[in-house]
Amino acid sequence: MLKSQNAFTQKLSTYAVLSESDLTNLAMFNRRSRRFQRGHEMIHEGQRTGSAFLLTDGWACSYKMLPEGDRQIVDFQVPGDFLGLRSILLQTSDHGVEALTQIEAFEVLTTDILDAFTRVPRMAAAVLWASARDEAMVAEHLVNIGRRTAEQRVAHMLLELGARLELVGIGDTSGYPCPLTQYHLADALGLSAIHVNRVLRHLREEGLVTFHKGQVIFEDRDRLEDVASFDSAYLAQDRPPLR
Amino acid sequence: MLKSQNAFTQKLSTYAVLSESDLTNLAMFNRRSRRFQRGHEMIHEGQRTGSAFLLTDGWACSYKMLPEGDRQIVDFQVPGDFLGLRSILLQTSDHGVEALTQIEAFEVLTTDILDAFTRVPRMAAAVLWASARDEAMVAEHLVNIGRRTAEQRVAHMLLELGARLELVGIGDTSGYPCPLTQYHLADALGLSAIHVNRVLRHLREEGLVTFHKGQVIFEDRDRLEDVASFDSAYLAQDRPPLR
DNA sequence: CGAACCTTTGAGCGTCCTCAACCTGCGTGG
DNA sequence: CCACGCAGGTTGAGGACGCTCAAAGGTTCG
Repeated sequence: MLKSQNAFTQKLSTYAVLSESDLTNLAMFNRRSRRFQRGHEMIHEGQRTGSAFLLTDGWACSYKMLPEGDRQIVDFQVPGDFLGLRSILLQTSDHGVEALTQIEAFEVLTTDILDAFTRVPRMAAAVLWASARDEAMVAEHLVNIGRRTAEQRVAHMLLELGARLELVGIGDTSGYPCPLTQYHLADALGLSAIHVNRVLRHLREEGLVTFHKGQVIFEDRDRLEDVASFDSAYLAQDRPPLR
Repeated sequence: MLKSQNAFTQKLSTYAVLSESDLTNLAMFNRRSRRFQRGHEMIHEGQRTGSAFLLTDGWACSYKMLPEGDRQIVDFQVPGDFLGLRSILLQTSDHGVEALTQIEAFEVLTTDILDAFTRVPRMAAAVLWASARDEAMVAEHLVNIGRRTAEQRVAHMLLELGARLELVGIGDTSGYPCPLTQYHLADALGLSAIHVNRVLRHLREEGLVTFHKGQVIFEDRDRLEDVASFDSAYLAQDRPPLR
């Protein structure tokens, strides 16, 4: 469904009901579908950005680098997620975004988005809501890193990704395809890749979840959620605030 | 200045230029000034919220609780900051907000904010921008906790708060009044209060900064910024994206 | 077939935690 | 007016969690 030509308006529709005239207005957007290769740096940290993206296929991650060369991944983006929304609002991006797989995305120009706020006020609310959800996820990551053990962090992240993918029809309760490496998990969770490896082994030995060959498989989801004290409320995608 | 009756419109003006008619529209808002006592829980986690606040005096913090009773402070709010903006967008708050001092704040009703998006489109952009800045700060906290040592974290937090307060005319380059306890710092930085204490002692002994009796004093700000690899770019409050 | 990337395992160590105790300042009530 | 309680700060001792360094096996892709 997300691959359809109007993925953009469809995405916005999940956040706010758009009228016929809203849609006409949005149709004036300069949008183009773009592809990126795995490893491509789609948005550069510290650089002015002229466009955001709506991911239609593939995975990306947003991250910040430290002077010592360490990396902190702030969030992963999966199909249906916006990408670089914050960058265009702040004008220069405070983070980088890298394609983790081959990617298909709609490019949306900053100028169009800002203009649309005056022409399609409901769209502002929709974008704002998307932005609020992003922030909620980052806040949950903060809790994850700040107050949970390595095992809980890994479990929580695997569950979050599963829940988010399920919302867009990828994977199911038993698992999902996952292109991340243990290094990615480490950079997202504030751990070393080596320790992530040990934790994954332990989770596997406990019969909770396996992370292997690009596939996450939940062996015992209930117990895993228990270990991670996972509550998917912060991912809520329903009940938009505007009619 | 923030204590003036129109602190709300003044705040919005820092994000977008508002016309005369914009201001007339905003004047229709149901706003009222409210006071809260230290320790009061202004917004409850998991509860539907009908209003947000603009802090005009005092400090607050937004946080999330874990089932084990641990707390993760997501951000501190100082005068001039919005409070609960994300809560009203998501309808039910994913975090709690507590008054750390006696507080004065303008209450803004959710319905007014959402209505205003259609009547004053520029306001949507302004709110969105404020929200993006919030998210940028949370992301920086994530980096702080995820990839920096305890000493760097403490140094970074003290510098961030100083920079933010300076933007609203509180304190100066040499220091600022700070009502936080070491427990607050610990909960914000993912550390134990005891370790925060040791780190503060070390920073003091190194002649970098002192944290004592509600006062933060920078003894050697340059070296402190160096230790924390602090770069205030993410706090940028200038250059709003809309004329 | 080699090279790059990813995963796995071991050993040793350091940061930061927990538990425990004591101190200080301050507000409250007997 | 002093006694007490309590919040916040300080210090010590011991231990655990997660890191670094090191090395080797597995996979994938040009």
